[in-house]
Amino acid sequence: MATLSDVARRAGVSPATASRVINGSSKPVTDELRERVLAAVAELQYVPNAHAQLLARSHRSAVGVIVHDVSDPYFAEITRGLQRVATDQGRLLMICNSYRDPDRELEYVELLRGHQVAALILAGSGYHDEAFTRQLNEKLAAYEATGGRVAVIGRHEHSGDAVMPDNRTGGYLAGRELCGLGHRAIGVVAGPRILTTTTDRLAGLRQALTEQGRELPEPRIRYAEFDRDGGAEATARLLDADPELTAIVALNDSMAIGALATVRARGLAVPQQISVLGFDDMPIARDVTPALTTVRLPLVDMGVRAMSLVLGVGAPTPRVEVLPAELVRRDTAGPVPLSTRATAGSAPRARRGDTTS
Amino acid sequence: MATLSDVARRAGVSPATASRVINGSSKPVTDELRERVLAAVAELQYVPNAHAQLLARSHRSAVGVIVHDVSDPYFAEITRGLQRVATDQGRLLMICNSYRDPDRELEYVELLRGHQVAALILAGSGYHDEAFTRQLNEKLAAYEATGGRVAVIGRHEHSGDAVMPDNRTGGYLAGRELCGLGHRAIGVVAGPRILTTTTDRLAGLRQALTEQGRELPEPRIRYAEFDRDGGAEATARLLDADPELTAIVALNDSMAIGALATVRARGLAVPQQISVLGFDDMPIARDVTPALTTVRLPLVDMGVRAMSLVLGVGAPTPRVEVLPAELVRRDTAGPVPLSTRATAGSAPRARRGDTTS
DNA sequence: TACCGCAGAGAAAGCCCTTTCCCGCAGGGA
DNA sequence: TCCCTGCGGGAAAGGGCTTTCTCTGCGGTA
Repeated sequence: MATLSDVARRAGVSPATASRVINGSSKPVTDELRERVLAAVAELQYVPNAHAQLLARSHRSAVGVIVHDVSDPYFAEITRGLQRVATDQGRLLMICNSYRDPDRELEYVELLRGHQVAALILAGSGYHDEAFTRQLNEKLAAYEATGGRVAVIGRHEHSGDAVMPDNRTGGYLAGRELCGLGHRAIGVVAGPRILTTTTDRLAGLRQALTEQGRELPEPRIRYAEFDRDGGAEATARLLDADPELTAIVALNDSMAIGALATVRARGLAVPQQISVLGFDDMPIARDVTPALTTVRLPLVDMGVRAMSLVLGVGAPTPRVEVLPAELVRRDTAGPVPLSTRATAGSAPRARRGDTTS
Repeated sequence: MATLSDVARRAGVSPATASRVINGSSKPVTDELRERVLAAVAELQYVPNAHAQLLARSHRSAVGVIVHDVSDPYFAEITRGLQRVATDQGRLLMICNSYRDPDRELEYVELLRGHQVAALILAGSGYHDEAFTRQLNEKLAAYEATGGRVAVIGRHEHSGDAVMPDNRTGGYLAGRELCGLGHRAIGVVAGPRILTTTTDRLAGLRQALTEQGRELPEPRIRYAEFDRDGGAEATARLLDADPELTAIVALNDSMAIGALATVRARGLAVPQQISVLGFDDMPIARDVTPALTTVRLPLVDMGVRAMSLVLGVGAPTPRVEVLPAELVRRDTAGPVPLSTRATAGSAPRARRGDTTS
């Protein structure tokens, strides 16, 4: 691997001059030397050693991002927003997947700190786990003490800058919609209960039902992985226990898609026999059939805000931006089936086939 | 930011000893000093400067990956495979999105080289662009000359290690399937024509049709972006020009989903009035309604192979592994509608509504 | 008792850059 | 003619770490 001094030697100049030419330093260099250096660079296929550069100019520029999984559309959208701002500012992003493993999350904070990132963004749900939360906060505080900036997306545990999707209101909107359509027997396909995202959304949902004099008993909530297969499986358990369910709320769209698959596999018509609601409004939501009724979160915007927060000048006080959730009515939520409206909670099997497509 | 010498000073030892303790060097250190160093590390919240470390031990370990877009399911799957092997081997991955921009691709090769990666993996389609291909090959060759390993996934341009999905056969399988179902008026929703993936798949498709005495005239191929919206738009153009089409082959699943959306928007029943085929078999393919008939590529496996190739010991000769494509029959491809079977190519509007759902 | 060997610790030489500081030289003003 | 200024270039000092080499002091053997 060619080094800067190789280039300098070949060009017959000092490493200092070579460096100046290569980095377009403000210090003037005569055209002749410049040419010679450039020629040497080309001949040797010289590429500066990034680590040496980063070490020499102790000038933090990259931004670290920790998400659960970039290939999950939820995070893909957020990341798109992050990228947009970062690219505008000429910042490099280092993106790490924690795969919802708290330990890995902690490790990545260290790793990114070690890589001298200028800022750190943690996106994704927080955990109901005191010990972990404390540890994370310590690490984050240590990082901030050295001048690093931190922002979180959708997590309560950090006391500094944050952008928070309004999960609770989102859950509330879903609940109110379903109540408005007359549903009483509502099942919930939930993500892991250790995630604050799950409990926040659930809380909003429960509030809406309670206000309408409905209940949400614990057996009507099934917890599973926050993905398609988790949704499919939880829905199956729900339906096995409670065949008279007229609506299912999935706590994210991936789970909703799994729910749809299970429901379809059991020959239930959506929304005629059973309604399904999603959450997040991922791009695919409009493309499934029937198109998914869901609660939209401004994912890209969340990314944009978080990155702006973290790169923003000034802003001495920690800021928390709450971004609103919004109900998107499409085709998977309909009025409660007539046959069950009067007798909700009884007549378990009577419904099947009542309405034909 | 605390440094190693801060730690050493605090522990009352030399930096050398501190380093040895922190990195678990093989050189023995007495327990007492070890404890003191560890305590100092904890108190100072010390994290080694990764750049300094990487610079000091000139020991390349990370692997660079260049894909079009990790959040595209195609690459997400491949990346999953890459990750699996990398994690097993304790390697860090640096993943870069080129967004199908050749210049950006070139830049990333340099960037990753500068970051001293031990190997480089390029995944995604190649380009029909002589100048670019030559430049890329030069850069890759220069990198390999310094001991770097390179593997490509699905690209022809590199002469070394490669894993190639059998795009051509995949296209062939799609064509044969459609011919078997009696289709003659077949439209193609293709990705950018500059991509070799597009042309390979197209070539296989064309071969199948030719063998069956069918034709694939150029106007029946519409090129667009390789994503959902590109597919929707190309399908619209196709249908506008050729309302009598009985089948559409989309050259990837994202486009197929867009095609499905357009077809549905025009009130055509799938597969009764029109068949739609996808390509890749992304996870979502089974969840759309009707479930997508498509050509499966072993995406995760492609990633696993490529990473193994590049990290593999020995293997002096460049190896090319071709991974087979496979037709997955689901619900979007059916026999050609009766009304058109005899009159294919004429009676433009007659078909609509022939079969009712 | 003298010497050898070795364990455990530190000194110092890099790793490859950037950047400050300094130097020589040429040109312009007094 | 002399001095000052300013420009273009190089020397050298880091930046934070790893690792080799060196040194000290101890135990064991002859």
